[in-house]
Amino acid sequence: MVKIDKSDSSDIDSEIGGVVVELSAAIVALTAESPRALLVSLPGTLSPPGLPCGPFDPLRHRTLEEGLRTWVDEQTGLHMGYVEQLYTFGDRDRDRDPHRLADGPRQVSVGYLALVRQIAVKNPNEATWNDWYRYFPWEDWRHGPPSLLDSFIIPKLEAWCNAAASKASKRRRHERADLSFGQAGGSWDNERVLDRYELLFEAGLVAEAIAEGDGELSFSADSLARTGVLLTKDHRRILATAMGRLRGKIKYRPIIFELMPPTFTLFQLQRAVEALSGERLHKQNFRRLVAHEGLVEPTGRVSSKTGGRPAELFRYRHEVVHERRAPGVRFPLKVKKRAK
Amino acid sequence: MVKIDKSDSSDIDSEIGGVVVELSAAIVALTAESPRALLVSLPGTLSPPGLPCGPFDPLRHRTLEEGLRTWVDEQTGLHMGYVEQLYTFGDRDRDRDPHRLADGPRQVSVGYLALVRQIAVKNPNEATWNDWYRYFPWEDWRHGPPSLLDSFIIPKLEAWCNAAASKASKRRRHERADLSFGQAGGSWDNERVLDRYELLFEAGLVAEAIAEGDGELSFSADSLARTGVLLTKDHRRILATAMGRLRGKIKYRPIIFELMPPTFTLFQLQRAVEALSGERLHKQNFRRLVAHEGLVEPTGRVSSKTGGRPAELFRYRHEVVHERRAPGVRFPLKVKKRAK
DNA sequence: CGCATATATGCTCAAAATAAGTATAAGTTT
DNA sequence: AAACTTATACTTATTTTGAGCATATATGCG
Repeated sequence: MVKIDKSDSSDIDSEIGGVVVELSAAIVALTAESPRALLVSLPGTLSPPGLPCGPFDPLRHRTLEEGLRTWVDEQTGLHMGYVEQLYTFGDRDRDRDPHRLADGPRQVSVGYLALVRQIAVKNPNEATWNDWYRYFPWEDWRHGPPSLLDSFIIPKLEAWCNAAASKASKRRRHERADLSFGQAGGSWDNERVLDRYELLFEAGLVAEAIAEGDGELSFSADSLARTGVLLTKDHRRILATAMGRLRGKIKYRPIIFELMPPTFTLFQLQRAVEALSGERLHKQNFRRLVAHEGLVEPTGRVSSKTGGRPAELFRYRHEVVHERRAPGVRFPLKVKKRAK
Repeated sequence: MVKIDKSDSSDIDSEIGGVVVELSAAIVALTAESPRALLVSLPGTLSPPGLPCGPFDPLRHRTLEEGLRTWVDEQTGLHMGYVEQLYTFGDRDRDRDPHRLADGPRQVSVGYLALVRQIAVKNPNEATWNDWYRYFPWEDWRHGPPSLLDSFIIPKLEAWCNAAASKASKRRRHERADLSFGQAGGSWDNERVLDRYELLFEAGLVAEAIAEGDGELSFSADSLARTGVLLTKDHRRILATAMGRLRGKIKYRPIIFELMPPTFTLFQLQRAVEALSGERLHKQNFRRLVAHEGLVEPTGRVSSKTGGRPAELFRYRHEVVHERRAPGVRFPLKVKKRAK
């Protein structure tokens, strides 16, 4: 067990259990059609891959973010541009890597979101870029409502709601499920990624539930493979937090441009927003919102890679930050699509 | 060097410095005209008052939030309703209580925002409610732009910008100051409470700078008293984070009702929003936005405490959470006011 | 009582923003 | 050249806002 060092601050130390602060980064980049997260595998272990991470060491790291950057650099050789803190998790039993021994100091896990443009990584730990919808297949609505919802998630969730012990608990479960998954009149809110993941976790519908050894295990590993790929420890939870935050934040801060090349066409920008938000947007109105509000400016050059009429290339206007209240990419109405 | 764990994490322990995870709560309630934060003083010390707080103990606390609730209950006897995590700070030298010895394990500080209705507290630690604008006098624009800005903050900040060593650093300082304080054409964004506080901290314009013993100390304690009252450790920073979060969140989540009595008039609700946001709003339009969007419903009863025509009493409609996308209190145009 | 004064609430009206689509431009493919 | 692709301009109805005026219903005072 880690003991907290005794030097001073007295009587607390002798009684408090050990804590390790783990720093993890959900590093996101965009390729043409999909948002990707950078994952590393520890060579020679059975553990599933996970986010780049490492313990905070107060002796070496002046700030939490500095510690994170050190670990990421060491594991991937990547220099992160934009970094923002997400959330700090400390739940008992949510910090375990089941392929390791089950004790040791308690982990408090601080998750970060980082955005990068380039994709090249040095590869000491077999870092790879993975479409984030591999881990959250129910979050991609770009081709209509994912069939996984109707064929698996909604019915199983319904069953879980009804399996609650008390009347009151049953009602609470239904309420949460309706809110998160937009059933019962409510509509799908693409920012509630974490709510949905947590609900699936509690209902034993994601593979992490097996690792936890929850009492209510009623699904096979095969069956759980339908709800996406497992990550180590609580890393899928952190990635869910990152997705939700990013989906929310592009609407009022111009952070999407951290992911774009220096120049781009308006349609490329639209595809990027759609990839992150998981929804299709109305093309003409998107262009009106983005162009007429001064978020970008034309460069005069055109790109003829598009296969039709060449599109004008735009660049981000850094000045908007000073001009507008909430300089994000406003979403025009979503375009409706028939089910996939 | 710390190496990534080899299978059972035991070897980390011997090399990593000690960390204490400190949990602190910015507990907010509303009285008629002002938002108040609950502060406690340690009896028999010279330390300034601070937020209710205590170390996270993994042996006793199942989750971080549970640990927080335990400490708050112990120190104030208060039961917190709504609780949300804010941010985790871990900067070296921002965690010190200058009235205690200066070493000991590094503190990582997890801040929370809590909202409560009632005001009564048991008082083992002399808990008191304090108008949060005592600590951030420049944030209250309800009576026009605070004169403190023109008479002190802006000029001193300007001087600090110009005192930067390099040309580039000077430009960066100006840019930050303009953005945070809405100078140079930009407008005041009431959510950037933390940005502004951090800038004042760096510029040595708040009393914490003395405690830190920063190199650039150029102001007397008297002079610094103008920029508000000191709190212990990094608690003013956490309170600033809480203010910013709350100001932002009331716009898209109905959390303001966590602070309201069960029934209230629309004008009381408006005063509450104004108290939190620090701005005056247009009365008729406020009522239209709130009433016509189903956030509240009339009770049929009226209140004649108002001194004019009696106002109808409303109650919050819990159902809106299911109906609307972003069920917060929309702000109508701010009402302009001449300077105080 | 009647009037000044206060607050509450209903209503209007113009301006701006939005959803949804039609029309046209300018390339590539066959 | 015809068919197809994608880009971009423009139209229209509708909704949402900013701003203010008018009316309702209380209180206090001479």
